[in-house]
Amino acid sequence: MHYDAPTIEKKWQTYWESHNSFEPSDDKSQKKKYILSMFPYPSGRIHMGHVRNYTIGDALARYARQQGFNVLHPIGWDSFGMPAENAAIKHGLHPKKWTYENIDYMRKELSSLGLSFSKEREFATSDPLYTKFEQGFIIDMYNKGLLYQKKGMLNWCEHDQTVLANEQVEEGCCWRCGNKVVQKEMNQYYFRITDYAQELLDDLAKLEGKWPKQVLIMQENWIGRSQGLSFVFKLDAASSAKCGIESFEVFTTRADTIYGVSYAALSPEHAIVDALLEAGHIDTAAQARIEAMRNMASLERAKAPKEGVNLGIFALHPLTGEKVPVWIANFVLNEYGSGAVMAVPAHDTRDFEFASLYNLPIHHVITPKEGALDKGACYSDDGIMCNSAHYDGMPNREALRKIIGDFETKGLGKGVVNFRLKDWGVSRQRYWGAPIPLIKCPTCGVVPEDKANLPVALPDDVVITGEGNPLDKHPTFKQCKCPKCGGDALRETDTLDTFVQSSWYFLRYATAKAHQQTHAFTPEEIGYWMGVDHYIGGIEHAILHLLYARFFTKMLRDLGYIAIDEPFEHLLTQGMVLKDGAKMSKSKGNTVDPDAIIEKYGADTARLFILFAAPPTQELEWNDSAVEGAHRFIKRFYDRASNAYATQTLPVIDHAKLDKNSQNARKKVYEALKRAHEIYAERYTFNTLIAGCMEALNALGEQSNADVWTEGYFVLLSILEPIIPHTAWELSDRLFGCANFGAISVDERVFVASTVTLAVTVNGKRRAEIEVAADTTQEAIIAQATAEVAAWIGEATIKKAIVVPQKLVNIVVG
RNA sequence: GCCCGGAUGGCGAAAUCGGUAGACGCAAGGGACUUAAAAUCCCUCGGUAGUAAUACUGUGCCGGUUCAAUUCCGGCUCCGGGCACCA
Repeated sequence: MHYDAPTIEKKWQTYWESHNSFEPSDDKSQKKKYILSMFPYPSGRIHMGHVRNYTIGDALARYARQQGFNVLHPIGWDSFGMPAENAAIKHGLHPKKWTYENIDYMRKELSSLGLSFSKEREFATSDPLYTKFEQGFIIDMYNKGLLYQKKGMLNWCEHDQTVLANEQVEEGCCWRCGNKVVQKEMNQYYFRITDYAQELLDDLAKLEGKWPKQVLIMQENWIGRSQGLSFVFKLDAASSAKCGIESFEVFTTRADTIYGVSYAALSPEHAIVDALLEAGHIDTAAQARIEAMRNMASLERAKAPKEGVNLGIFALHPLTGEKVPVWIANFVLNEYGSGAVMAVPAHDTRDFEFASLYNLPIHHVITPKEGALDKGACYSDDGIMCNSAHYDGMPNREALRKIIGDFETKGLGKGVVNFRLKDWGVSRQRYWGAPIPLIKCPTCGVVPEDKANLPVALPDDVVITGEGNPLDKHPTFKQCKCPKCGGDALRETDTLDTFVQSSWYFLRYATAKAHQQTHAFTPEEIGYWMGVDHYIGGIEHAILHLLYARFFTKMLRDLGYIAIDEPFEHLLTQGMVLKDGAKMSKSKGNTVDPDAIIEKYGADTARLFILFAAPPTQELEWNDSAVEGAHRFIKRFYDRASNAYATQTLPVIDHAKLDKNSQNARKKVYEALKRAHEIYAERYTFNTLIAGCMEALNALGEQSNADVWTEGYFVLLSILEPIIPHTAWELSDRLFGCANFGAISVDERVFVASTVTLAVTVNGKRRAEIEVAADTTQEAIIAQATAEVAAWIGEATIKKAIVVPQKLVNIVVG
């Protein structure tokens, strides 16, 4: 039989489409699975990363259907964002037109992969309806104090009068005009995610074993809870006279090293620095260096070498009263803690590096439990206290608790919990996003828009140039009436970060057509479909998107919309698709176009290759000739189907009466089925499942029993349907009327063997192999193994023998 | 810089709980079929030595634990992801 991929694939895609084969049932008494691949940004064309993401999700969805679940497997579009505006700047296209044309094109591309999506729930996040519900949440958040305004630092291009994303800053310069980018302080809106820091941290425990461990660790570190001491450094009289400030606060997790403080370090943005600058106590050279530090973006600053400025002022050590110099250090972050630290170079690597650079004193106050202290190095491990007054001799962990307690008793400071997590800045000074539904009224202040007026829609008549803020420049968008007093007011022109839309789209999918116009979602539908049973996406989303989505879920719960704590039950993080060892990208010119592959070989080949080439979590190296190999397997598999006969039921086979090759073939077939159940339960290593199917097909080819062939196809087609659905439906329809698409149980009898082959090793080196009856005693096995490897034992004495059942015998000689 | 991963033949990989390293596939070489080619089928295939049987060696590097280490521990090297306005 000739394998005609285009005809077969077209046929079944049409069939699935016309039969609405993948719409979930409204019957909420059925057991459900919600399978979701992260939705795409409509960039224009799909890439191999998408093919991988959606093929994995589709395989899980199709398997779940075979197991009898009511499956929700939706798709949508993360359609707000910068690329649409970039296209507008570059090609003069309207972001809306560009975006929706891309969606139409990409929808066609995705459907050519034979993905089993529910169509009814598809939406784009730039749809006004979606914006309407989102703005409703934002108003609730504002009313609850979860959305607030404060000043923040932004990349600013003076020439284009615009805020730049980190991505738009190229080597410190504006991507469009090349002008030097500066840090500008602006008023912005923030979500109070830090209110949820503790819960976001605590609930990671609920995800253990269900999310990849490294993602949980990354989130834990990102939230960065630390317990420590907050205390105040008083400036000495001369210093406070200089700047007009009497003291500053510091936070430390290492209060045990308090006697080792040899200087204090402030962030370049610290208020004391401002005061000294203003009072003219900083010379011009130092001013320039401070300016440079301040204008460096945070990531750039983190990579920069350590640098400081001696401020020429002194703080008083809270316990000893000793004068310590106060410096600016570029590694002290203004957003973390209080923007100032006590520096203990003897026991902190960064402080040590800084002190070495500027010849600042180093006082050791902890000594290792064993061995001598190296005075020329930094010792950051635990040890015993020394040079620390009455704390000397204590283990440092104990001293840490004691010192915090003593600070509290004396009223010098207090034990506090600090988080690294910052509030989520959501303001964007851009056009193609959801407008923040707030109004600035000259008499009433900031007032939320009336919910009845939602959505606050984007005007179509804008010209995107890359200069300034399009909504701010728009002639009428801003003009509005205050919902409270009815007077003239101005609309907020900032739009929301696109991470906001991707923080609740998975909830929106739960809403069936009947409720879509009237509700963001309903409690019944959320209750039935959430959480997402399997969420599949790139590892690059391990922190931001997943943390924001977790936060938004908890926040909507507290607003009374839903009753769940965590959105994603199981998470599968896929690796990137590479070509020639590098990430596929247009600039490198190493892309492979999925459309071209589908046209040449068919969707099933593309799907098979992408699942076979590597386990999902690993990076995947694209290889053209391996794609040919995948195609050959499908052709071979399709061709050999002529060995099976048509039937509606699994053939009944008397295993004992079969010859060895037929028995082996059955064993391989059921091994593959067993493996399928295992990998869908937790491992998702489709590559080994496909290898198992290949082995089974090879083994079937070694024998000629028609019943065994038929049984083999009945089982293998069921296993392969999630992977190569078009081919599987074509053959299953012809042979079995698709009766094999369901849960098939493993025939364990094929695994029963009368003999076992054991490897024999001498001191761990494999020397021989023996075959023994399955019920042979350990003593007899050792005797036989010893005899078999007598040549390697020679004159040596046998010290012991270890038998690993079903595997090997190790003879230890001395 | 900080946090998190990864490294196994010529290549993608497998080895699920510490137990025979390299399953499965690709590439390559040889052969069958064919007038020929394509397609298909069969065989070989980590390295070194050897006609071979076989021996030694081998999972990024250095060291450790163990009867036994790709797997566990300590120390490195290189590559990748994230670092809050790319999504």
